[in-house]
Amino acid sequence: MHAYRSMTCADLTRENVGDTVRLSGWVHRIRDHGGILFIDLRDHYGITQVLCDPDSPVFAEVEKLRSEFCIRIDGNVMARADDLVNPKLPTGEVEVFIRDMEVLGAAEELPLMVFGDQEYPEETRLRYRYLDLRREQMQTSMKLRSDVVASMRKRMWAQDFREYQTPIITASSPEGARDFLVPSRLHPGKFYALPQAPQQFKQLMMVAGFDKYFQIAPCFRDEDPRADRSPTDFYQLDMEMSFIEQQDVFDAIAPVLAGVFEEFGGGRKVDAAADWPQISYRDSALWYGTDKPDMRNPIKMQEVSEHFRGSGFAIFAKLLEQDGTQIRAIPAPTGGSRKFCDRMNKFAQQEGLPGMGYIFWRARPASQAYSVVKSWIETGEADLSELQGNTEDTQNALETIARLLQSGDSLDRRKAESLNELYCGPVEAAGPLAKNIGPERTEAIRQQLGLGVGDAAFFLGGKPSVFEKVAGKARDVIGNELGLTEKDRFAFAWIVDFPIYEKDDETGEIDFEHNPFSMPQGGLEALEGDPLEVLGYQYDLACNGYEILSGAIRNHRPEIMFKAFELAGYPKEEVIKRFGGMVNAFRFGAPPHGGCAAGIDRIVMLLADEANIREVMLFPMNQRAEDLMMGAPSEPSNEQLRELSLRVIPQE
RNA sequence: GCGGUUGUAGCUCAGUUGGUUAGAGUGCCGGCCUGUCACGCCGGAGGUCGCGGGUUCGAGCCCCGUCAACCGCGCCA
Repeated sequence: MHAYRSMTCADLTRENVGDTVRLSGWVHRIRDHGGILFIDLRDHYGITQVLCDPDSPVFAEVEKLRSEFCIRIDGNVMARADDLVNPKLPTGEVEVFIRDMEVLGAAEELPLMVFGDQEYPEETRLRYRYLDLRREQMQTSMKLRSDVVASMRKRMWAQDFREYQTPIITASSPEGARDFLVPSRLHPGKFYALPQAPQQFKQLMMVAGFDKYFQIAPCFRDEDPRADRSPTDFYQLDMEMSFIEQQDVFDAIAPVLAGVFEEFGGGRKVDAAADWPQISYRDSALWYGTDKPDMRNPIKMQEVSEHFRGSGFAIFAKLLEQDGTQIRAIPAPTGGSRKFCDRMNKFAQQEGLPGMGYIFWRARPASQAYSVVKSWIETGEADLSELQGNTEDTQNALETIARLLQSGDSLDRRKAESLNELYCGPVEAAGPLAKNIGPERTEAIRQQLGLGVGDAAFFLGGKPSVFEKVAGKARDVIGNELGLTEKDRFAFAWIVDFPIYEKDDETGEIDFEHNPFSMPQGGLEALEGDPLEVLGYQYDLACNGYEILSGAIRNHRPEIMFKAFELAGYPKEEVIKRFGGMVNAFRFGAPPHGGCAAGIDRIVMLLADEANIREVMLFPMNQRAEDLMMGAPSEPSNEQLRELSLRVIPQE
């Protein structure tokens, strides 16, 4: 018999009754009844109940076992009586009576229980990651991750892409994040860098004529972490292809990703790749307040500046007198209650804004006025004395209507009708904003946004760059709270036409918005005009509010590249110094090419329905980019430093 | 670097208006238990209430500072 096992803890069925088997695994849970002892034995594949009583020669030893001991047992497979079958266990129809037992690895008292679903602080989980990883949820997530990667490989190969490995110790790459540096022993004072992505190598492979490349590539960036961002390192499905245009890249990668989401989405709806909308960066910012919109949320923001210009709402009216300002509305269908509106206003304040104005529309309390005035307009006669308790506004409106009707003009008659709608009609606008700007403007906003009774709209004003991010967040919150955002769905959108350059608000300097190797739309000519107007063949893919892919058609023409860098303040010499390898290559017949890279960690995170990227990584760093389990980073020995000709300057 | 939230037993958490000896569940140790599968029952150990200072007759609770964790901003394809 095999030294450790004849089968796994998931294999036993009724068929095996009577067999003598050998199992190895961990003590998941012990139930000690004095005379009889039940142990759930767990391995990677499943759980089998093993038991023993004083008839077993090893009863005394088995009694000493504790949770998470790693053991090997020999025993007889026995059927369970019908009333003792455990339907929750795939192996629940049988159990194994222990005849022999060997402790393969004893366990001390645990800092973290594998059994059960108690939550633990992340620090504990990361420090004892090997225990955390024994838990069912983690085993499931890591298997999912492995399967996703395998599927990606399979799908890429099926499209005639080949996987190639590129260097890990290399030169600084152009991504724009901080590099991890690796000191060179052979060249004192010089440093390698870990690649932020295989960007330059994959482009060089296109120059080298490989045509279709992909790689499950580790990327290294010295960034501050977020829930959806790993510090230090993460993995991308990196791909590049030659003789293609933007749409060709989409057509190649979209089916791969859609396929992966279909395969591992657990039945959740996946938008068909052919239907993924292409939205310009500019529109995405306007409509969704972000370049990674959650398309499950139907809310689309709109600009409503004109309705506030010169209006009685002084805050917005004044704001609009400044250059570059606008008022934007977030429609909130079904959000029409003061309670909800106040909650959202509070949310905006928490996000650091002074507040978020709102209007909501409700049914006007039953009043006779509407029908009385209606017949008045139609017949020209009415007994207005019946109408009691009119507000001052309504009273004024009635007087205006009377004047309009006197003229007998058909245009005036229509005006009277709309006044009746505004002041007496079934829809009434509420909220401080509506009062300030008056019913006509309020109604115009309602019409533009297509809202009705029971709906609300929120308003943010100022420079879009200042409020856009909060607006986008508010859109998410509104969509979730009102149940407008569809669950159990993966919704995708291509975000295209990114600007190549951005202006630093403080210094006023022009710099690259994305990676500097993208082809500007309009080529060299476009670079002669206003740099901030230049768009690139640059794109992202958003899924459920996460950016899961980013890419570009590359700039393979040296003269365009030098010009592009020049605009961002990098002279030719600097470009040659930093990216000489690639620039040189482009002098020798570079093909047009482009590609993209998809974030594997984020994709798995979405598939596993986790909000934290560390839940789908085996051994992630903590929020301070430390690995407390391995003790990284650590101080080097003096000897190591001497070899590298380095000296550490103590901080403060 | 900045903001928010949290910090009480190994772990998850409760702790009222500031008031005697700080609790529960779980885990751990000991005892009982031959059909459990979140086994059950009895007993026990386990605490610098993150740390430092202040207010007070009295602080887990109030105030100031500080540290740590997470989430976010800055940063970042």
